[in-house]
Amino acid sequence: MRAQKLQTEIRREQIAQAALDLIGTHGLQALSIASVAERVGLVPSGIYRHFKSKDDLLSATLNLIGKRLLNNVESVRRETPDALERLRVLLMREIRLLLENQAIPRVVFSESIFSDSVDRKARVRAVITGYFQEVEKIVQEGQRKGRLRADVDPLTVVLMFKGMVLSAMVLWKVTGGSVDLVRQAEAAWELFRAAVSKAP
Amino acid sequence: MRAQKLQTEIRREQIAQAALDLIGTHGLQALSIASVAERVGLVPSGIYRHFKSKDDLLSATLNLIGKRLLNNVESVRRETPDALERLRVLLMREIRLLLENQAIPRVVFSESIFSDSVDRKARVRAVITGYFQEVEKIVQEGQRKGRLRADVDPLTVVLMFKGMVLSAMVLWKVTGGSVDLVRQAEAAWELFRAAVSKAP
DNA sequence: CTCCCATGTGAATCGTGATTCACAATTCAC
DNA sequence: GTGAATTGTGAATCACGATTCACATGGGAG
Repeated sequence: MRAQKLQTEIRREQIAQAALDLIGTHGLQALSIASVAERVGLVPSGIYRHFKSKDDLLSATLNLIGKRLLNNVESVRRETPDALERLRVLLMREIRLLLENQAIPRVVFSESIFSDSVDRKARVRAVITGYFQEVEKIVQEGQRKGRLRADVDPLTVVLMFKGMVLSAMVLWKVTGGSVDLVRQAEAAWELFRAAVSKAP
Repeated sequence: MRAQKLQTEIRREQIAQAALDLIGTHGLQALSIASVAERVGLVPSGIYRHFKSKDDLLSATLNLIGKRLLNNVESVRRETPDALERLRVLLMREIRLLLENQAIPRVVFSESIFSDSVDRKARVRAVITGYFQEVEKIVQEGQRKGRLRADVDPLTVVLMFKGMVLSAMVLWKVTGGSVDLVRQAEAAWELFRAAVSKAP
């Protein structure tokens, strides 16, 4: 059975998405050109019509991730002007994003994707630091407007914030998904809020 | 040049340690039987005198990690009876442990080691949950003795605690080590303490 | 309608890394 | 000191996965 012919732009997106899905379900190790090809209904060599190499494909996948993360922050920023509320919504949305795309933590933590090409290593950094900085901006604004404690380094607040998400993910992975992440996040949020919000 | 003949118990430990080091410096992906062999001064096939397979070796490495993590908690527990102080010391010691053994986060987060054999997957879980539970015990004791807020789920406190370490590690990796982790940890600790300690 | 180019296919190549095996050297019990 | 067991070696073997290539085909421009 021959696969339908598609324009390379469409195929590229389709293939990158397939890779993302596969990483999410089976992990980065298990990601082979063959598996990706099968998922989009192509033959392995067909992938090379659209990507120069596996490395190239991974870069595209990484871009996809970066786009989604930043989308998240941006939309939260649009939804509410209040820093505390922004963070709360962001937390919940992030938990959801990571649950749906388990590939994200895998890629971010994977040292394979991290150490392979110098180029991609730099891009991983760019994606993550970019994301950190966006959150940091929210914190800074909140401090300026007197909504958050101003006597702490914004970066520290960001770390604490990301920490909630990260450790929740670890717990999730380790328990095989038998924790109610949303509930945990809500509980953690209360602690976080107590720590960083401006005492009235 | 022929390698000195050593008893298999000694070799096993030596080899597992070499693997741990290599994972720390070059990542799990780069870990080959050949590289481990070279590091201990053996020839690749020599490894198989002491381990049934690469998988077997990874399991041993994992055990090493588990032992070190638990050691950490235990010694902290012996050093001071105060929950808050225990957590503070544990935080600092953990940062140091992870800095020295970068292999630990790599192994813990790696889905390769995670998804390969069912057996090892279970052991990873055991190691991590075991560790979580130890910290959780400390928190519970602190709550009982009125040192920590008792109106929060201990697990939530643990997650927050681990979160500090995790996100600090991410920052560290991403910035290529150009942050003062200890200083960040201290700052984060202040926030954490504010959130969880019992209001007088 | 037809030609050309982009896209898809299947077979072959190629390197890598784990694993095995027959043989060598070393150690230890006796 | 000698022999068996243990440990180390080097040369295969083996599987797997990425990549290439010559060929097939479909779809759109003219």
